[in-house]
Amino acid sequence: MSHTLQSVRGMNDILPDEAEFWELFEDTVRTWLKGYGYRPIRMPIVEPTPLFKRAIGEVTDIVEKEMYSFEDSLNGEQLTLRPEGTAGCVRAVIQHGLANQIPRRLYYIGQMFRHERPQKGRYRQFHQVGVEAIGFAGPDIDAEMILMGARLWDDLGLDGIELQINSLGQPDERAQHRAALIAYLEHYREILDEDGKRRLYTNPLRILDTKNPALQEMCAGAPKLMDYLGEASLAHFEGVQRVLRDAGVPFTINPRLVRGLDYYNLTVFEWVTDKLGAQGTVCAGGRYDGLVQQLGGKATPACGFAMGVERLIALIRESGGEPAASAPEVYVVHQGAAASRLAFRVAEGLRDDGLDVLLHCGGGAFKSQMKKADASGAAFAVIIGDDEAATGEAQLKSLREEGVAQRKLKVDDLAEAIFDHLIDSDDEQEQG
RNA sequence: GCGGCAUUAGCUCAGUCGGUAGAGCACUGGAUUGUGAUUCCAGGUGUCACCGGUUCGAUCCCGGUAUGUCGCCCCA
Repeated sequence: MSHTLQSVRGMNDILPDEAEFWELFEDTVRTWLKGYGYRPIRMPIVEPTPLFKRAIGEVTDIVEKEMYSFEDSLNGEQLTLRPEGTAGCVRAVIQHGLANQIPRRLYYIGQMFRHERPQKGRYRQFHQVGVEAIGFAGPDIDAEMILMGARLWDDLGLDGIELQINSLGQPDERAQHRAALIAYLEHYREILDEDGKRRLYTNPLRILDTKNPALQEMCAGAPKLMDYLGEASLAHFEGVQRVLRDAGVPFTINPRLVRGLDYYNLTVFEWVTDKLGAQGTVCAGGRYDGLVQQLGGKATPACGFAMGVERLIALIRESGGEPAASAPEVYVVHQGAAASRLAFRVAEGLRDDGLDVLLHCGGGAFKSQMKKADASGAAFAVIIGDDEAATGEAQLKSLREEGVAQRKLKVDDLAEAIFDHLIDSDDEQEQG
């Protein structure tokens, strides 16, 4: 195998066995989204670089070191492969005035790009299902979005995905807390480890997440964001929790849950599993009331979340999920010039009747054609040689049933005979 | 971006204390005329990831690179 041409690091081919599994997953997801009134939207994969800088935040890891940014050599535009979907979605909503229209519950499924070091569950090209609700201010939509997650895990047959929620409050509340927290941490500057010193002014909340036992006591006494939330913020958070309790969805409040993107406020949440190693978050989101205005639209509250498709698929696999084998119903075997012409007619005719048909192409002995028919997983082989071609007939052979004799039928009678067999075997399965 | 471990056939993996390599599955052809999944026989199964160094000689030892993987950082 030549190694001069291979896929870019962290960007993977999804081969047919896997891709069929993805399609099943996407079918489930689309059905689920439709059940909540969400409508699809498809944005470009490339957006102007400033969009992401403004939406995500200049000092975030994503913008500082993970974006695939480049200059369009033809016109000098600064462009970026989207590292997440919300910014582009909000841009599209503003550009087309969707906030004033009915479809304000939107979803998309597609590739995202982040230049990180790849490992299991983290890739440079990965896929997200993004769900956005534009123009909703109350805690009801936040709660509904969380409930949606619980239902999807059920639809996918997953369990053990735990819900964590938190409230970031409003930007001014968060800023006050941040200032108090930094002031508090500065008193302990000497005992901070290297990580802590580095994060003191970039991401002080993360310091409280440290696994260093020497810092635990200091962390316990740090100012808590919840104490800085105003009445309205607390009421919003309580509103979300009330719906969750009414619906019987268990959750834990994680005061250290912060999102990596600057645009979040109030409710944030994550669905987490311990079965995927270091990449345990399969779904995360929150409220972003300021983003629409920040990107040039009129002030519009909004809320959304994204799921990592690779991670969820891995989790389904971990739970024993296997794709259903994809097989045609009929494989058409033929040999000889006249038989080949009839075979095309037969195959197209059976497809007219709604059957999935694999027509053998490429010639070869009957024997090898039969091997391929078997390997295809087809329930029936239709066999056409010169004898059959001469009389407008074909042999119908069951490949999956024992003791069923091969029959010679007029080609026009094939479909009916096949359907009879398929119905019979369905009945047997139901009775069994 | 940092550290640990790994890379042998299309796939899953053996192996050589340094003397240019194996198994199973899959694949191809054959076992009297035109019939699969069971059997039998024959056969590609490969720069032993790539580049360089040590050596008479490297798939094996050493260095670098690439890719994967685990953890850190961060995130879906």
